[in-house]
Amino acid sequence: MARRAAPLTWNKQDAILDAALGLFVERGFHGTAVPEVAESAGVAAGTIYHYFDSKAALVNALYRREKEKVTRAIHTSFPARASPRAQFAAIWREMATFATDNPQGFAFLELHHHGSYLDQQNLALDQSLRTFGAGFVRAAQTAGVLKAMDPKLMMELIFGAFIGVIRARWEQRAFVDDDALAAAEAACWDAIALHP
Amino acid sequence: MARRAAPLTWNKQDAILDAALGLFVERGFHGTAVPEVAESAGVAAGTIYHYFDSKAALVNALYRREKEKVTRAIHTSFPARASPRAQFAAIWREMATFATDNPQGFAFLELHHHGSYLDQQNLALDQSLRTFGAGFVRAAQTAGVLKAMDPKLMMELIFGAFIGVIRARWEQRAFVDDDALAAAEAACWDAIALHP
Amino acid sequence: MARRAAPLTWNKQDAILDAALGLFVERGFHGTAVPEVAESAGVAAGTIYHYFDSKAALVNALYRREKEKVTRAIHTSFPARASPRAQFAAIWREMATFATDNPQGFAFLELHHHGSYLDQQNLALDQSLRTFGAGFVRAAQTAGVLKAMDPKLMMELIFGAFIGVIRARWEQRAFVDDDALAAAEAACWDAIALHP
Amino acid sequence: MARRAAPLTWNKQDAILDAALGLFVERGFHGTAVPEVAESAGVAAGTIYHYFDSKAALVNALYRREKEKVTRAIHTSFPARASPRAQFAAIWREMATFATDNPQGFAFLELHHHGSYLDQQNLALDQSLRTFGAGFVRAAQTAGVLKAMDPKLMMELIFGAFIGVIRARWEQRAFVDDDALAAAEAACWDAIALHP
DNA sequence: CATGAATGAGCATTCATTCAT
DNA sequence: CATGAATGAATGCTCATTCAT
Repeated sequence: MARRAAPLTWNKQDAILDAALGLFVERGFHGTAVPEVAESAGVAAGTIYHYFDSKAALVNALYRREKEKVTRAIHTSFPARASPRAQFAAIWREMATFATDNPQGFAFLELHHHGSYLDQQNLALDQSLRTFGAGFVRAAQTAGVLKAMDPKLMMELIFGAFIGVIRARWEQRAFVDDDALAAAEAACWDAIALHP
Repeated sequence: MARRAAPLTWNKQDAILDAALGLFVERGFHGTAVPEVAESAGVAAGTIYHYFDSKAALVNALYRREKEKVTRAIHTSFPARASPRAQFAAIWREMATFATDNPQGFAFLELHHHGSYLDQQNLALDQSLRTFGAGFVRAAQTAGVLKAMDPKLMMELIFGAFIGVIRARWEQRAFVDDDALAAAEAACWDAIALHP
Repeated sequence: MARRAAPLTWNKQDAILDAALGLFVERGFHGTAVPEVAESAGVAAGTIYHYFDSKAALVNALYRREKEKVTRAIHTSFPARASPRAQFAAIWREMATFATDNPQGFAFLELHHHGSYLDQQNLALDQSLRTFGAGFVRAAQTAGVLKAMDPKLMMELIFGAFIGVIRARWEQRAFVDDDALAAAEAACWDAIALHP
Repeated sequence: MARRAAPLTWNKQDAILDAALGLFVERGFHGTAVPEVAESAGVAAGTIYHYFDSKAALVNALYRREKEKVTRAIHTSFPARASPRAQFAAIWREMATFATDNPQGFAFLELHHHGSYLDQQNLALDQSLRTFGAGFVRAAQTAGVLKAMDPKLMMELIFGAFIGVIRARWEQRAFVDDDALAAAEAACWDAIALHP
């Protein structure tokens, strides 16, 4: 009759992913041993292999989980009919919220090189977000509010600037509060906006 | 009796560093085995330990060598008496030259996370370049040509944008020639300049 | 309320043994994982441990089941009052029938080394069949129809020859039909018979 | 000037192969752990991987070494111009010598199933010896001294009988001295010879 | 009875490092 | 200086077995 209370809301798969997130951010994929992940997650080493086929499958599942969070946030809140300026602000805001609420997730996604072990699905996921960003740029250029520049490159430039800001905060090289983020956002808009 | 002619200008230490650079960029520090570096450098595994105390010492020596190249280039060519705009252009130009002439060096320095194994000297080296960048910003702000913003943050934002551009080129997500780099530079200036 | 009809004549224990037989023959005892047996038998891994105390107990139960089949067949059909030649033919026929009708069982019993994990009961079972064979040889020698030779050795020689023939068929190195088996039987009789 | 004495005649690769032979015979391939081989050989576990790419490569090297010993002995001493009877005796004698001088090698080669991990070269090696045996049978049949029977099958029958005899000795189920071996040889010849 | 998630010791293999030559 | 065989701790992963349901 009595059910165990603990596992009700607690999920072993998520516990493993959470533990992996912390360790991968701190030491990198190759620098983290599977038994370390297990210990940090409070499960046995073998248990990890009930949920993930391999260490590579684990890192891919983690990447997918985190990338989908940002992707969903950005797509969900994107104001399709608003002005480019407002759209830009919305994208920035969602990314900033993600990076603030989930600093480890952001660090994992953007501060590490995953080149060699990401699977096709994740590469496509990553690509789709970049395509979305470039699409926004292209539309805004067509609307005449952004400079002429390869949309992909413009997107990478702005995204790089955003990462730089968040990284400075993450590595405590700068104090970055909401005002600072707002100032950075304004600066980035100035970088790409057509000035009258 | 006859001495070998080859090692005249050729240096085993550099051969090891060059080999390590290629492998670390491709697979990361933890993903690269010392014997792999040895084989790629054309020396025996034990030889690496004549030149470097450990794998960590090797990666630090490499980081130092590459970071000093950029640092020296920027400091050497910095026009102390020119206008902030010209100084900005000079910094950008030196970084772009480095990234173009030595793409692996740039990728190694900026596209990887070295957090856990860099020594104090390298952390200081990294810091000094950032301090220089922030110093430029502060001076330019004092001169009234840049927006008000935490100089460190402004520097990180611009440097992040630069990395984003170079990374897009490195990962072949955008075609980035000299014109594109110039456009990116102009955009970055617009990001930080005070608009009248 | 309603009971399941399926298990009527179908027995989970036998399903496990059948699955184990196929896998042990194919990959050997140590090369086969218990969960593989479970999956192949269509039961859960834990279920195997309701029927068998351990993997070793499983392989012993299987060995016993198969060995008892041959033993029973040979004993049952042995014509105690017939001539040695007829008795020899009967033994050969029963073994051939077993090997033909149950090739996996024969391969399991005779083509694999079970040295390290067979229990006393199975060792005794194995021994008793050899003793029976040696007994037949001894009686036939007493009757003056077989050569003088250590009965145990003569039995092993003939049994080895039989295994060689069956193995050649199993591993498809020779085409062995009923005629070939009959020729082999005749040759084996010639090997041991006293020639006038 | 002074050389080390130990390694002069002592070879680590052979020490590993010798240790592996003993363990594989006793426990089988899958039942033997690589660290066990290392300990038995008196080397570190990693050392095994300097000499062999994998456990499978080790067992294949061992199989090759042992199989080549028998093959060479049989081919070398085969009296091409002698009578079939003398040739048969020669083959039997070489196999018996091998099995007596190197009982573990024989047990390894013939008493275990190597099906799943032998490489092409070893399969070919095995095949070539069987082909040689079948060739002898065919020639002797042509000479009119052997019964009509599929040569391959006849060879397998005799080889099986030989294995049975040696196995009985190995597992101490019979006392097999030179006289017993000679009697077994005679019996086997009777099995296949055409009786006038 | 039956399940299958969970365990953790054990396995094959790798790799940073040493050292006799 | 340079070598590369040798080491053995550590890694990613497997698997016999248990146990709560």
